[in-house]
Amino acid sequence: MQYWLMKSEPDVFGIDDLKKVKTEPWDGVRNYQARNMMRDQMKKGDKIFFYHSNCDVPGIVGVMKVAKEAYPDHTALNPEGKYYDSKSSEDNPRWFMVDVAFVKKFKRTISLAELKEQKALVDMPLVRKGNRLSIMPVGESEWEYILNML
DNA sequence: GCCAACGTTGGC
DNA sequence: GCCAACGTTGGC
Repeated sequence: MQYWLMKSEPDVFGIDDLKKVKTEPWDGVRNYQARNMMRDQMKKGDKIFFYHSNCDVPGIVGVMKVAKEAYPDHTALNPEGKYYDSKSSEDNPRWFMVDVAFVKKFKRTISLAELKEQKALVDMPLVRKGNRLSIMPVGESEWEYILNML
């Protein structure tokens, strides 16, 4: 079992949206590092922190899990869509996605500011300056530590 | 293969 | 809205 963190802008798709729909294809990832993690490492049942970015209080808001392992992100094939990539094709898909399922929403947001204060978490890419990775692995000890902050 | 220009992310 | 950090693109 591995642990992850995935970012999303709540204005676009937040934890409440996921709670409503239960499962959701995590489409639109257009970063190779993030793609590789989804395609090569994420396994069904892996747990994921849901992180809200670009909002009033950025931070971790809940937990989800991998419901379906990586498959081609078809939004790359739609010329009308905002995730279109002309270099991707049906035969040779460039981008992949996983399906995620809602697990729980925390009673409160564990804010980025709070996470940054934790000495135990200084090695997390999340709290490092300039980090732009939208999907990142979380160590088991970090996972437990963060849950204990609730 | 280098690197400048440009676009995007995301905190503040 | 600003801007730092970083990834991607494209000329050479």
